[in-house]
Amino acid sequence: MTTLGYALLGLLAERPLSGYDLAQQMKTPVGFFWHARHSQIYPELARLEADGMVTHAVVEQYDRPDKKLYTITEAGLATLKEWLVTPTAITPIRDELVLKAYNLGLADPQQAIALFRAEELRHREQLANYEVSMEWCMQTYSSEQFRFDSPGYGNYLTLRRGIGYEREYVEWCAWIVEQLEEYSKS
Amino acid sequence: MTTLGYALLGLLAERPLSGYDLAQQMKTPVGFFWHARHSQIYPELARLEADGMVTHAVVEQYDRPDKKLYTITEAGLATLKEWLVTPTAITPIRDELVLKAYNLGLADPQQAIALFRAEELRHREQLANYEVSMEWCMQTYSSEQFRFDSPGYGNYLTLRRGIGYEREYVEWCAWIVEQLEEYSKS
DNA sequence: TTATACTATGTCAAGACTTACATATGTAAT
DNA sequence: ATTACATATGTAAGTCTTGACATAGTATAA
Repeated sequence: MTTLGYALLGLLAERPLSGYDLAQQMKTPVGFFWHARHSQIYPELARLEADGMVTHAVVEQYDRPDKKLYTITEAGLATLKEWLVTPTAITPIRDELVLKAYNLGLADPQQAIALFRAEELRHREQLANYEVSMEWCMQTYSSEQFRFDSPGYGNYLTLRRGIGYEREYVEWCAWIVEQLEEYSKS
Repeated sequence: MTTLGYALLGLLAERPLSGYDLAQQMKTPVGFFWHARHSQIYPELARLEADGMVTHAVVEQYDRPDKKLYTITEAGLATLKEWLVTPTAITPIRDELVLKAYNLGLADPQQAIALFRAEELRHREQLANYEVSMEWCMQTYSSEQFRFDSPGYGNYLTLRRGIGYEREYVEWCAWIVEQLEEYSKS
């Protein structure tokens, strides 16, 4: 089982989805922490089915092309639950911008400022997106009791992480821009 | 040019290093944001040399095996500087733990608590490491003026990012544990 | 009717990355 | 002596991932 396999099982644990649906999910908060293209998803679904983790049924549609709806099996759910509480191997971070920051002394200050201002803006926008989603998430569940076993709670936990991550990222970019401005003045 | 290529050029821009040295650097703050094994580094150095980005000289050593010292060329430095201020393609994040959080409602609360407590501890330790490095970094440069063109400033910028990242990560884990505890009490 | 876009499913080649294999020198401890 | 460890440099097999190629049904608007 690959991590992508678990990611797909996790999404299918909520409700049956097609490969196309799963690819769309990659644009939502979940996907922001584990992205995959459809070219990786379709083969992975085939593998999951071969391993008995999911089954599929062809659904005929009249307003659009037919699709294969994938459903998680008992075995798939058991495998997912087991993985869920297994100690995670450290996932190494890869961030090209930090790499650029490392050698920023070699760059032209004005260009460096432009770069980090642009990055700050990008992450500010992503942060705003998350905050809107979070708002929407809270309103949906404001009346009922909203707990770990509620559907959509996973999104809430994920969003909280995304917001924290982006908030910190924005601050870091702004901090670098500040220093670059001071440096280029002197 | 791959990102790893730029990462190696970035390290070589400070001083000549061997492939082994570069692999060791991957354990320092820089490496935390772009890791690579020696099996990837050696071929990449060969590629960089073929592209005229670096040259190497064999250095004989009597207390240990001989080594190849790689030095960045003018062309390499120019390429690095150009890359430095080029808009970065978003680097997608991959974090298995966030994926697990997404489906945490399916897990046994006690096991989930244990998992996130362990993760919190791990990131708390990483945070402490960074803070020690930062302390060391600040002391080294406390007397002189410490600016973008100072050697070691890149480490400072990188460390600041690492500290922010880990601090936020620890908070997120603690927040999840808190909620899990409340949930399992009820 | 033509173009554009969205839905839907796949394959393939190339590159990135990991794990394991492979070799060799020198130091320090048992 | 032998073992273990750090230094030092590589290769090879296999997996993960991306980007491009490929096909096809339906809807909407110009």
